[in-house]
Amino acid sequence: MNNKSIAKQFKLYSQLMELNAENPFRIRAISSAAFKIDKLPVSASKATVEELSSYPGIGKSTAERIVSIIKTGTFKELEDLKDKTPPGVIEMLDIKGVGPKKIKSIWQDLRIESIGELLYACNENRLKDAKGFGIKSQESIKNTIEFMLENKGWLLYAKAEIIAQELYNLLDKSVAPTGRLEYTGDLRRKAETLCSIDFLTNIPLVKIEESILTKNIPLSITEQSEKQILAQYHGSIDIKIIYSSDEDFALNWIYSTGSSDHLQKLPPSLASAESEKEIYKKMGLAYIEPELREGLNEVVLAKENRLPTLIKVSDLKGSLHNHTTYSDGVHTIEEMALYSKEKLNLEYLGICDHSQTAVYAGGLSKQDIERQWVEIEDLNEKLAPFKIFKGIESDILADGSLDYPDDILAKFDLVVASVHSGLRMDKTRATQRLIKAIENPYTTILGHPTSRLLLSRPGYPLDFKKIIEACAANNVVIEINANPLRLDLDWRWYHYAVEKGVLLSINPDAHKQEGLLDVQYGIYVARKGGLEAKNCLNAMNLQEIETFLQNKKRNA
DNA sequence: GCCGTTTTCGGCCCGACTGTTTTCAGTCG
Repeated sequence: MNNKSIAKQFKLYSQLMELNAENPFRIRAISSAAFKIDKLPVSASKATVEELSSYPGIGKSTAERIVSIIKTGTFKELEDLKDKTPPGVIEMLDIKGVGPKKIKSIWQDLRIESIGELLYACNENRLKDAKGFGIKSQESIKNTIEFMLENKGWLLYAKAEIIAQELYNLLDKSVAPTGRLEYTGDLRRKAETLCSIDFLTNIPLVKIEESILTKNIPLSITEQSEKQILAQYHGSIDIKIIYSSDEDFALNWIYSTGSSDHLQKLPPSLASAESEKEIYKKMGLAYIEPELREGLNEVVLAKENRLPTLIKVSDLKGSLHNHTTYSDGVHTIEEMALYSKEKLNLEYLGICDHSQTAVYAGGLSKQDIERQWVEIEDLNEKLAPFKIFKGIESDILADGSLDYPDDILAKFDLVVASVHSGLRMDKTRATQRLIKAIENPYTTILGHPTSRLLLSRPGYPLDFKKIIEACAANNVVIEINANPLRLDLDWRWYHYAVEKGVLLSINPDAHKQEGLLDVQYGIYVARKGGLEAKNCLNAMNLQEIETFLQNKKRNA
């Protein structure tokens, strides 16, 4: 049990308390405890009640409940509140833009107890008459619910990968030694979100079925033929296991991997061969990496033998845009730096904590920044030749300006400019706002351009061409935020960025040491977008990136 | 519920934005 999932239980507890009208100060205390647990520098599951309650914001009773969660998965008061609240009402907590107070009114005044009923009430124009609601909130709740329903059954790649590995291990152990079991479909193409986890196998499906039934594998089979098994993992996630004969394995791997657009662009009659590479060769094409098989322009490039040499994790020489305890991170600058240097063999690390407007995230005041700079300089002496860059993730304010006066901005090594508020602007205003930030001479990198959260919140609409062109004109790098929830800028735009000469930077936006590993998800989408190391800012070595940053500052 | 004492009870309290109001409540990052 990790700190995040413990914290989630406390967050739920605080929301349920609010739904059930408990004391507001107690609610605040619990919700703040949830936040603190998430930011604990140690694993709560290994700590005692005494250790836990020594952290500020965590008292004896919270510490005891943490221990109870670790032992039993929950605690009594939480279960009591769950019993008092209809499950459909608890589900409503996932609707963005609606909090416990509004849900309480939906539940108790309108007697609505599920998301389905709530959507119906919006369609019937009934919500707008309730106290505290109007036409606009009715419309936005309706849109949000529809977005949620569309995404139901979809998974983030990072989550799918974990499930796929678990199933792979379980299934693999139970099959004949000559058997093959491979990832295929969206998973093999590293799609950022997917609704089915697909495998290809040459093992007769009756054998697979047998092991599912006898070896306690958490799959329930919903459909089975000689060609495929459809099943559900823990009753909710779709799994497909496709059978192929040995001799057609490579051919079927191509068929089951490629998107329909990719397959349509291949020559009509494919012939079987030993390997995928040979099959592509027979078609007169160079081997196309699975990530690229999306039907953009990869088939043309393969024909002309001009496919990109796709970037890989080992090309990355450093990591920019990371947080520390100065704002909302879990680990200190030194801890982040040592992890980067020793565990990841990186040459440099950019520290970009939140800026002053982001009060909720502990944004840095002028004094904090000065303190941080001193600490970074000391560490740079100690850890040389490893280098820590002094950066900031500056909020882009509503009018497009950055969050500090020029004299402070000028002293950073790099500035990541990102939007964290005012997420509901229309396309024209949102685009203008970003362009103003891009034109700021101190902006080095445009951070998570749309602020989308995959499967949870669409980003604001943008004129991407204009944004990319503005970055080209102002020598601004665009972030590929590697957090599996973001993956923003979307990979479908990398071609255009590269064409315009814009560099991309694969940034983990890490809030703790292990967060630095998220770059692998950034690499996956970078490869989907056809990115090469030469198009990536943090594939530069230390000397190259120092020169780049100095030139950028000189021009400012 | 947590904290910190004027040591066992009283005070805690992000700000911008949105949409609802007609001066504010709820939500979010």
